[in-house]
Amino acid sequence: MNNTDVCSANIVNQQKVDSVAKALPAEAENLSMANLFKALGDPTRLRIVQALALEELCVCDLTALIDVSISAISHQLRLLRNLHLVKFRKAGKMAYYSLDDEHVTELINITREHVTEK
Amino acid sequence: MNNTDVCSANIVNQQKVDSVAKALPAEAENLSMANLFKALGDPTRLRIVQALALEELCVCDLTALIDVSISAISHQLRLLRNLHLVKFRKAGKMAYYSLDDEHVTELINITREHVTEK
DNA sequence: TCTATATTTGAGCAATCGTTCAAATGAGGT
DNA sequence: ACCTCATTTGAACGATTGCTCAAATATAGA
Repeated sequence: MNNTDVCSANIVNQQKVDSVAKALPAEAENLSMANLFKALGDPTRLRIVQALALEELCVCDLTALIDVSISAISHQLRLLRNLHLVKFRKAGKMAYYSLDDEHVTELINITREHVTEK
Repeated sequence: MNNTDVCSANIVNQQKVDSVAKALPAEAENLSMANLFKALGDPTRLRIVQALALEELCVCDLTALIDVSISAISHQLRLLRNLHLVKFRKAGKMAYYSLDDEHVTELINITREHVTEK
């Protein structure tokens, strides 16, 4: 779609738009940020990340903690691994997962405050 | 799906699981948090919120700032309005939108640092 | 080697998402 | 009343998502 012929140029506040455009992150940065938010934007994944922020846990433990199939948990863990939010170590048959990114803890804590106080 | 018959009980670390379960937010809270993250988890919406965090802007201004159709912007604005992240005032034909939630600014700033430093 | 258990993987499916298009609404100007 | 412009809305679409099921790996123990 083309926007150039919409909203007569004199109506848009060009100066404001320019200054905002300069302050906004570039396309790639915007996308990275959105992807991080998106990763936390699913109840199952959010719960996994919060749990792993507290303790190193195996897939089995996570399944006991979140009411969804083992397979579903495993799929989501792979996704979180690919985003480097989560890491794991193998010990025998088990896979122990833990948080690989301390920043998200801060993010989650702020959001929790934000949601509860409203 | 039923998980009770998976992962023999003695393998799961019941004590860890219990303590984590106690610390995790309740279902409803978890869902609210995920919904907030989800709202910011789309490039278009994230850009809108960031722009409005800087300036009050009309739909037209936003369209100039984000390369997507006016209609798409409007749809996303409605969604953000429903989540009370954004508010607007009408002035003649125009609708001026602005941020309705200062907390998200903090959230976004932290995420931006997080993404750029990595 | 055979069996049991923990986890991973891929295919498939219904549901949700983000967008576009076309039409509707609403306010101003003539 | 009519036309124009900014915005909203609803239907429709292709794409993505999150899940389940069934099968595949991988490791430990008998």
